[in-house]
This record gives sequence, structure tokens and C-alpha cells, in this order.
Amino acid sequence: MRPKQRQLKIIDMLRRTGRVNVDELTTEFNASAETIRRDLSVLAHSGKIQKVHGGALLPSNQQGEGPFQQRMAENIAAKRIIAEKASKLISAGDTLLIDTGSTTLIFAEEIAAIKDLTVITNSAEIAKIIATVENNSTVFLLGGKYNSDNRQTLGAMLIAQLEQFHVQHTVLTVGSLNAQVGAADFNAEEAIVARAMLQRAKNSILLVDSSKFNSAGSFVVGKLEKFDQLVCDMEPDHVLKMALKEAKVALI
Amino acid sequence: MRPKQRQLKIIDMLRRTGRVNVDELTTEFNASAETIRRDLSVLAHSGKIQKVHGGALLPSNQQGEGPFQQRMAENIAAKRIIAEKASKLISAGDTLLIDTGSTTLIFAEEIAAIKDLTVITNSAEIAKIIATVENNSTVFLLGGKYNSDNRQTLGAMLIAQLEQFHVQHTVLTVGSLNAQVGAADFNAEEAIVARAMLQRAKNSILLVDSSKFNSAGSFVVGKLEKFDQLVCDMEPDHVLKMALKEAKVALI
DNA sequence: ATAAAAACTGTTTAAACGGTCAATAGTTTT
DNA sequence: AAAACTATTGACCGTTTAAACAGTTTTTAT
Repeated sequence: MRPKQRQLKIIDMLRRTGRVNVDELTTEFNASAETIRRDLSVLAHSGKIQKVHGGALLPSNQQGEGPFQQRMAENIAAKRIIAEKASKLISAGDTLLIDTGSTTLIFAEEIAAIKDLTVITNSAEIAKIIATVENNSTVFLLGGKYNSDNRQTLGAMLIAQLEQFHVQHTVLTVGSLNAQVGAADFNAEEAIVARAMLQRAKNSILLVDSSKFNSAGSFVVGKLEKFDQLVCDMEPDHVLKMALKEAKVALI
Repeated sequence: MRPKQRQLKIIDMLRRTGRVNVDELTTEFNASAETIRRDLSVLAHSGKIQKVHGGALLPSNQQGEGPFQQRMAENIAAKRIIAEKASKLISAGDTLLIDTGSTTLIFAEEIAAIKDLTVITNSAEIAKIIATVENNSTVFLLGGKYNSDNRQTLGAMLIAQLEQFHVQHTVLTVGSLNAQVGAADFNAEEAIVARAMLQRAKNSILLVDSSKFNSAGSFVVGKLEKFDQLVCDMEPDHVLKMALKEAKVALI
């Protein structure tokens, strides 16, 4: 394992747990304590972390409640790759609809630096991420029944509000993607919201990591034709790839 | 657990409660009293806290980080008293409208334990507090333009949503209160939202600490007659007291 | 005034740090 | 393909830090 990789992983662990210990990391990476300390020194020097005796913490400016979903999220590396690719599709001044999800959360971090955005979302966490950065962006938080698990709002009120918007991009994540049914979720209410968002945008971007391929959620968000761009971390299999081509979905 | 981390948590606890005790902290962190005292000494030396016998307090002139945190720190003790008194007015099963403010935030913490509430608010922070506790409560988060300073939503969209509700209690805080103009805010948009909330409830509760008496905000929320109950930490002066009696506002 | 609780001080032990250096792995040059 | 070079790693070891223990002093409350 290369130092860069380790250091990225260390940051991800930190974001999840809030602290890391040197000896934890030595067993995690099968490396000596000195190597770990060297990594921590590098990260500390560039301000990414804060070194303390025995390990490291998040720097004090982002200490406290980090993106909570990220803590429980799997596959962070893959999701970050996806989010980074997707962020290239967005330019300064764009208007976006973003739904709730661990991948869209990381996506929000990636685009937070882009200027003059207008972001409309039902995720309190995403709203916070975008609005906290000084970049002249505007955030609309959609109202509705509040769900503490994901810090998102849902329900009929939200659908009504969506009708007041028409935007350039809708950015969605879903629980499953396959050639026959298209994109589908495992939660009915989230699927309804996603479907509504899909209708309010000129361009629709779907973010999925490879673990979602060919599983089958029960609540359909939309067929493949409904989407314009699919961003993922790995090549889908042949069947799905052909189906995407058929549906004129750009693969990124 | 590392010293830095403990110290950060101690400050966090202080900001929430206004005071910490050494023995509380020893059980909290499973550390000896000396260790805690050392932490307190470090924090006191850097001016973050103020040591007293048995524990520590927030320093009298708190140099806060953000405007939000700063206002939270002012008068915490008074605000907690107010919030506790006000929480007695709420029963299980009630439906409430709550606006954004540092006092209502503490109020939300106090009522979080009450069961079967329905809470409607424009504060993402209050929504989180109520929804995180397991108490069978429902939270509606009102949508609108998101303001990162206070983690609240504002704007025309929000007013429209409010019309869909009619509740038992509206709980408000304002920036100023005096006999002539009544309750007023220093921010136009917040005042508009407060005024709209006031119209959607049978009973209206106003929370103000004594520092707000007889100052004058520019944006009127409502005359004294509009309110049913006023909760504060100290007796108002005679003029205001008579005016309240005249306006049939119960003083708590 | 006196007892109890809490704070301070110095000491001890174990763990963690940081610097140097030689060995190894990966990369580039010849 | 071999050689030279660079980056990375792990071990050694004196130094620093953290935390508990014990004894003493101060503060608080009765």
C-alpha cells in the first residue's frame, strides 16, 4: 500500500469516528508505528488533521458533528471517486436538485467549492454543507415530515414545493440499478421524491456505485431512458451496458 | 481518549449546560480527578473557560467562534430557566409551532422528552433535537431559503406552508420586548415568519430573557395583546408589568 | 470552629514521540 | 536488461508526555 492511499483512508476513518489512534492504524495497515506517525505528520502539516498524543483528531474548525451519514457509509473510496467525477459536470452558476443519500452527500462536499450555485435539496445535511462554505451559493431546503435517520424531509408537502422549481440538473442516488426495471429504491417515500425531482430538471444525473448494479429495489424511480448521465466507479456488465446505450444514457 | 478530545468535549458540554463539575467529568470520561483538573487548567489558561471550585463555567465575556455559537453562550443559565418553565406548559400529544432562536433551541431540548408531540419548525437544529429522541414525536421541517448562520429556513415559500397548519401552541422568541410596540425583532425576515406563526395557533407563548426588556427592535412581531403567555427569568419592571396585565398576558 | 470535599504539588510508571540510519521496494536512466 | 537513483519503510534509543498515586493545603459547608 502506498502512502497516499493510507493517508486518504486515514482521513476517511477520521471523518467517520472523529479520532484515530496510532496503534489502531498499525494493525489496520500492517505497518509500523513510525510509518503511521509519518503519515500523520504529513497530513497535519497540510492542515487536514490535527495531531495529538497517541493519534489524531479532526482539525478544530471541522470538529464536532461531521457528516453523520458518512460515518455509517460503506465504500467511501468508490463514492468519493463518483462524486468527484460528477462534480465536473457542474459549472458555476448552475441550479441543482439533489436528493438524500450517502453518495450525494459526498457529492455535495465536492461541489461546495463551486461558486454561485443554487441548490435545492431535502437533506438538512447537504444544505448545511453547501451553505457553510463562503461561495455566494443559495440553498433551498425543502419542507416536509422530518426523518431523523437521514436528516431528510419527505412527504406530500415536499412534492408540492417541488412544482415551484425547474432546474438544470437533478442529481440522484438510488438503491439499485438494472437493465429491466431501471433505477429503483428500497424505500417507497424516497422513491416518490426522487421521481418527482426527476421531472423538474432538464438534465438528470444518476450516481451509483458498482455494488448497486443488478440488485432489485421494489420502488421504481425511473427507467433508464429517464436519465441522461450515469456516473459510477466501475464498468457495468455487458447487459447493463448495452441497455444504457439503447437508452441513450452517457456513461461516465 | 486523548486530552485534546476530552477538552473539546468539555467545552461542548459547557456550551450546552453553562457549567460542568469535576466529578461529573470523571465518571463521564473514566479518568481521575487530577486528569480532569489538568484539562480544566489548560482550558482556563487559554481563556476558553473559567475555573471555579468544583468545576468550571463559561468565561464572562465569551469570545465565540460564530454568531450562532456566540448567542448560544450568552445568558445560558437564564435561558435554561425560561425553557424549563415553558416546558411545563406543554403536555404529551400537543402540537407546536416553534421558531428559530437560542432560547427556543434550549426549549426544544427540554420538551424533547415529552411523548407524542407534533412539532413544526423552521429550524433544522430543533428538528434534529426533537427527532433524535425516541418519543414517538413527529417533526415537520418547513422549507425555504436556507440560512447557514442559524440553520433556519426563511422566505415566502415558508409562509405559504404555514397556512396548512393550525396548532395548539406557538412558541416564539424575539429580540426585544417593550410596553409600547410589543415584541419586535432585529431581522425583517424572521419577524415576518414569527408574525405568520402567531396567526396559526390557539395559544401563543413568548420566551424572553430579561436582557430583552425595553430594547427596541425595528421589525414588529406583534403587540402584547397577541400573546397569551410570557415566560421570563426575572420580573419585568413596573411599566411593562402593568402593560402586560392590561393586555391580559399571563406572566410565568 | 471543624469536618468533608476539593484542589494543588511532586513523584512514578508506562506509553508515545522524533530523529537517525540502514535495508528494501519502486522508478528511472543507461 | 542492468544499474543507478529515489522514496519508503522499520528498528533503535534518548526524550517527552500522559495519567495515576500519595501527601498536603485550601475551600466550602455545617
